[in-house]
Amino acid sequence: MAHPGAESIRSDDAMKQQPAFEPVRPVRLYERIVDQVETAIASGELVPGQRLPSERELVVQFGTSRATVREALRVLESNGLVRSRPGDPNGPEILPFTSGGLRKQLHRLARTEELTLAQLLVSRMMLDATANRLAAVLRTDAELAGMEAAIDRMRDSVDLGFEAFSEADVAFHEAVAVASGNTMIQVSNAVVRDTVLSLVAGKLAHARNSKTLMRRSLEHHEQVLDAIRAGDGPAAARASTQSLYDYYAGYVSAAERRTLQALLDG
Amino acid sequence: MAHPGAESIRSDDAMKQQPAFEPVRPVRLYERIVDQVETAIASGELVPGQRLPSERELVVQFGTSRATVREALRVLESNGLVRSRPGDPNGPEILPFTSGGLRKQLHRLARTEELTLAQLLVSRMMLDATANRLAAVLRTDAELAGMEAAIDRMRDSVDLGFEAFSEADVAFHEAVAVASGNTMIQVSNAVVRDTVLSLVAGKLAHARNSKTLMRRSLEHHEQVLDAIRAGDGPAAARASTQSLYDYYAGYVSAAERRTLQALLDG
DNA sequence: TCCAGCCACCGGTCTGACCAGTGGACTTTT
DNA sequence: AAAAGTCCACTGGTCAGACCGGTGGCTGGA
Repeated sequence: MAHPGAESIRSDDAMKQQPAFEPVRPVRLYERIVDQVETAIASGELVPGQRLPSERELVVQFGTSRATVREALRVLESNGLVRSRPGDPNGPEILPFTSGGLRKQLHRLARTEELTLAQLLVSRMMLDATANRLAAVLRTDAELAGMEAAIDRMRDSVDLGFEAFSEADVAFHEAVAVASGNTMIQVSNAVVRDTVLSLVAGKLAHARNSKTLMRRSLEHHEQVLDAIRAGDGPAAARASTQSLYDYYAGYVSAAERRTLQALLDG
Repeated sequence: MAHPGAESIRSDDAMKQQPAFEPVRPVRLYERIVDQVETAIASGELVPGQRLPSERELVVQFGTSRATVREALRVLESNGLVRSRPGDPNGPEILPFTSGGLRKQLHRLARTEELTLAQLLVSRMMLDATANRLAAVLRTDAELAGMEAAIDRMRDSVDLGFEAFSEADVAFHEAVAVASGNTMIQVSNAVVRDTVLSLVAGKLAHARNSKTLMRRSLEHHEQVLDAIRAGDGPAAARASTQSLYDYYAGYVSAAERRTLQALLDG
């Protein structure tokens, strides 16, 4: 069984009485620096746009060597908290929060775990359905116009080839995700979509009947858009789920297809 | 509008013809090392449990100084990909995937209001609904028994206090997530659940009517289990969504509550 | 065969150095 | 006085070499 992320803490054998000791990990110096800076940022003591002292100044403040300070900065940088630029006399910059880190980790999850295409499709259907459901209720007029524009581009792209069509398709789904107002859904959906596309890359483009596929997909998307325009969340969700199923179901086994079908009905 | 993670690539002003230049960021040496190792891990060339050469050996292979190699290792380490232990003659170890990084990023976003409780609840309702829907169809008898055991523990815990109840509650949801057969949903759900709990920590436990809450939650969970046992996915999804709504809706604003309600109907 | 001790090697940290680039201060020009 | 150009202190990126405490495979003795 592979259940990552499900760490069990208590050992279930005989624990006498008092102990409950925790394993102690050696704490490296650079980790303490990272902790201090992270805490300062989390508490608002350091605010995006603000600058950290220069590395050499930090060396003095933390009382370590520059190598140690730099290791800490590299970690903070890779976590998207700060950015260093060579030559900048103002020192490293505190960055505003972005979902970039989330995206990176999700991407790793999607790549590292043995995620089958079917599993990814389930995720995609789930995310898209929810995004549509929310977008139908929450979308602004501007966002609706953006979706309409994307669909227009899809319509124009049917004769331009799969590449352009797919791009407009992605733009539509992205617009819906944004309109859902949910960062988690938006980021997850983007990651999963990317991964799915990379898995079926080529297959769709070289399908014999690709123009037919595109036309049918376009119809489905128009249904979705209509439902969103009408504010009918459940209908939008239903249509989008059906659309994804029709588009991709051919690429999974019969058994997996049955799993996908479980998500279809209302 | 705050939609981080939605980077626009094309500038929409007059681009003459050919260019389409991309901004070039200076690539530090340590980043290239990180890339190489990440790629090797992603491609399966490096497998969890396997060891990296020692730092001094990497210095030779990459043709850089030890400081540079170490910065790369610190980044990889902070991303949960490898672990170095001083004195270990086998070198840094390639780690199996964990959800720790995901959890960290989610917590960070939640702390900075980039991800509100309402948004997390939407995600949770979505994930749980889908997990239940799938579990109703895919669950094995053993998995069903596990769910029943968890519910029994919940029932026994009503009088034992919130802590124990919550633990059994988590166990039930985890069992459902496992039964869904979808790693993505399982991990995401665990992480989101964890974050939600940390946000409402204490509030639930100290609620005046906590025993009433627990009893109602128990009823909801029994409904969910019944639906799963009956193989009725949609009903299980509906019941679980309603359960989460009832449990948490009191902690979000009226406007946000309306968003959550959009997920309730069939 | 098994155990204790050794020692080569590991990672963590430090010191000190060099380089190309940045951007504010300063000077010159308009 | 404002704008343009120049300069240079200081920055981050990288390197070389060193020391330390600790680890674990190897080896020799019981």
